[in-house]
Amino acid sequence: MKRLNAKCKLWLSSKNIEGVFGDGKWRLLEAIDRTGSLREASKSLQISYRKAWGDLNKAQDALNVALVEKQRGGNIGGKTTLTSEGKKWIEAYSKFRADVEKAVGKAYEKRIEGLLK
Amino acid sequence: MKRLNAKCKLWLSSKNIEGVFGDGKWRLLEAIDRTGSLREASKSLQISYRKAWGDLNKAQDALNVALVEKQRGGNIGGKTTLTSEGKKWIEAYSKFRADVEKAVGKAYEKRIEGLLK
DNA sequence: ACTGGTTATGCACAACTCGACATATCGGCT
DNA sequence: AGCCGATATGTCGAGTTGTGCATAACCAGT
Repeated sequence: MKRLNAKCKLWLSSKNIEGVFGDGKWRLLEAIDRTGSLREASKSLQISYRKAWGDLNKAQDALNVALVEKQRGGNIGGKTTLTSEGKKWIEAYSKFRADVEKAVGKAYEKRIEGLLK
Repeated sequence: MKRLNAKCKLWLSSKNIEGVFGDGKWRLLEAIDRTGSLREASKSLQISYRKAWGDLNKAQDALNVALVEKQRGGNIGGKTTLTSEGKKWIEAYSKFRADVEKAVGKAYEKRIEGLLK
């Protein structure tokens, strides 16, 4: 029997909308924080700007929170920066995710590993 | 801010193959145990026989374990029953899943709920 | 004004998944 | 030998999701 590993895709949903927030959007926020730009963030994550833009809006609409402040035009073209709410979400989700990852690892050791002789 | 809930898609992967075992295949095994037939199992889960059959084979191939014993022909056409290994997997995965679900709930309360004023 | 880089947004296209359909095969019973 | 219902498997089409391309709007600086 081969060696396995447990994976877990985590996300939050509201009553009406699936995938309000999850790993992808979390990484996106982090990348925005790091780069100061939605375009640069999408590049660094190797996803299309189109998707990054859509994801960000979806999260904001669904959560009804301003996670970022976007600015068009100007000498540098524009920028996107996190709001304090956005930073809180990164922080909270990061811990949430870490808690779950840890639990998954433990549960795997406890429940599954025994089956793999 | 709206009420959210945390979701978690769990699965096991081997080095080469994604999705070796997960909720879908777990439910499939349970349904097979309950019905004694792959066809009936697929019906009760409202998935196509085609998919059920493919999933089952994929799991067995990837785990390199006989989870079920299939029998073609005969007066009742055929049947599919779990092996003792199959039963062990149901049991183990069920507990694994429950552990993780519980942890997700706790982590959600601890890390996320505070953000939702 | 003009420029350059970014945000904003629609649309057509490719990849992937899954379901529906079509057949073929199998093997106790009658 | 023929039947019947389940397993076995390929194939085509629909729905979903993300990418790529095109284009517009924006605006501090030169």
